[in-house]
Amino acid sequence: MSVQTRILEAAAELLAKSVDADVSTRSICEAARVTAPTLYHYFADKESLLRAVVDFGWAQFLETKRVVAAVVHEHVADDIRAGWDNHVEFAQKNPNFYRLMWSPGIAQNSAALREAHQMLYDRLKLGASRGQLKVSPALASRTVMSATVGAALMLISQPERYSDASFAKQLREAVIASVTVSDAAAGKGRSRRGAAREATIASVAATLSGKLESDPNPLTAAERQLMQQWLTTLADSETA
Amino acid sequence: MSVQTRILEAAAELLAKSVDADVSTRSICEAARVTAPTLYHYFADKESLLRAVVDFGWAQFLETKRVVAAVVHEHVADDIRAGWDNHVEFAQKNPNFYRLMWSPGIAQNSAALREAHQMLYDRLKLGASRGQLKVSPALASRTVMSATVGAALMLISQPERYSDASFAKQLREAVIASVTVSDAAAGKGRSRRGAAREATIASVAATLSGKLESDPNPLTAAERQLMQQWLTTLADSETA
DNA sequence: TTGGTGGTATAACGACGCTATACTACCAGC
DNA sequence: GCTGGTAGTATAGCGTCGTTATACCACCAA
Repeated sequence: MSVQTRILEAAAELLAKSVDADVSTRSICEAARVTAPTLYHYFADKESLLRAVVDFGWAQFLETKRVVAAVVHEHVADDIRAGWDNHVEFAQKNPNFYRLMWSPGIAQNSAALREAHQMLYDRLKLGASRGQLKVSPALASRTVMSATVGAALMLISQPERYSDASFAKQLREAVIASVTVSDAAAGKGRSRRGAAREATIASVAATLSGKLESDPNPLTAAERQLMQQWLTTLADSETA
Repeated sequence: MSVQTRILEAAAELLAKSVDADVSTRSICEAARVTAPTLYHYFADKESLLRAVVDFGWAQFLETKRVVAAVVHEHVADDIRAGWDNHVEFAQKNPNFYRLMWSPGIAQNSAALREAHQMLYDRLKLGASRGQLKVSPALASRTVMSATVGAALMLISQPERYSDASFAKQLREAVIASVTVSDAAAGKGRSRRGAAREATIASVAATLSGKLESDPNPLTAAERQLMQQWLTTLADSETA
């Protein structure tokens, strides 16, 4: 393992463990069994080291997702869902890396962000060529990406308020609905509608649970419970 | 002007001018014509000072918006639009403040964020009581807020790619469409609350009936029938 | 006058990012 | 085998940072 890689991995490990998303160059040197001049021989300064660490972590994550990422879905909406879920999963597994992505100086030049955006854009362009987008790929990618980032950031920055991920699904489907044409309109039949139907039913269930708790309510508690149960059954059947 | 305010304003000014969204306590002390122990007499540490600065800036911004913010629109969608635009405007006018809001340690306890969320939630709750929401205020507020934050962050962190704000409008309207009922559906006479619940249940029934007729279907015919019946009961109870 | 309290100044501590300087290991060409 | 150059490392230290121990001063109550 090269010295450079050792520094990179030491920094990544310390960063992941850090509580305040910050690491000292001294502790990195110590962990990598290297002295300061060596670190600065390989990296211009702390900022570019951290940027390299973030890109390194992102690349590693993508590596584990390569098979998943290579799949091109029949409908671009499912590409968006897959990309969204990957993005959010990375953020939740690497909160410090993710927060760092949005620090001034990092966000401007992060290869990870550029790559994430490029991957999304390419998929959307493909979807557009199939007539599955109702706005330009450029507009759609910015819309999807900004919503993804917002959801991911909320999940990791305000876990106490945003622990329930239902809002993320609500937002994801809202964005998808606003930039893609529906399956029906695209004339694609119903084979690929699973995820969309799941989300729809989930939102129906959420809506109902809210409404059903209000009073006066014409249904008994038992009826409400059974109804919720069936909704869950429906939702589950969609994912199978 | 009290010493505390002087420190706060000096810090705010330096922070606004800073390129990397960071300020040294020394420069703050110098600008406020105060020595270090004085600063630490009023603020526990640098982090709580910065948090106070951010909250101070947010409060000042809200002050200038007080008249605008006090307006309650006829439809909650317009409340969402107004809040969204205010939020994004603040971020663009105070990018360093805004970035700071999402630093670890600040985001957790920022009164500004809590207040922004509370304001949004109150409006949505009001809208819900008028039957203008199709999801719970809690879910809607999280959805709207996360999208707002995502848009604002993109605008200030990636200005070269996200300079055109059309994506922000696209996202804003996508979110509004996903959490509110349209004007047409909401304003059909009757008691406002009743009409809204009726509309909600009607849309639920329509959605479900679509789903329920598709095959394969995990629910039995009897279950489907009972469920439809309950939905009808719910709908009827609204008109009574 | 005394004692306490709130606010300020002097001076410094330890940790930080970073670097000037010099040394070693190694490989090229003679 | 010697020489010169380059890549990589070590020693030691610079200046800055956040923070604080200590002490002084102004003021007010008893």
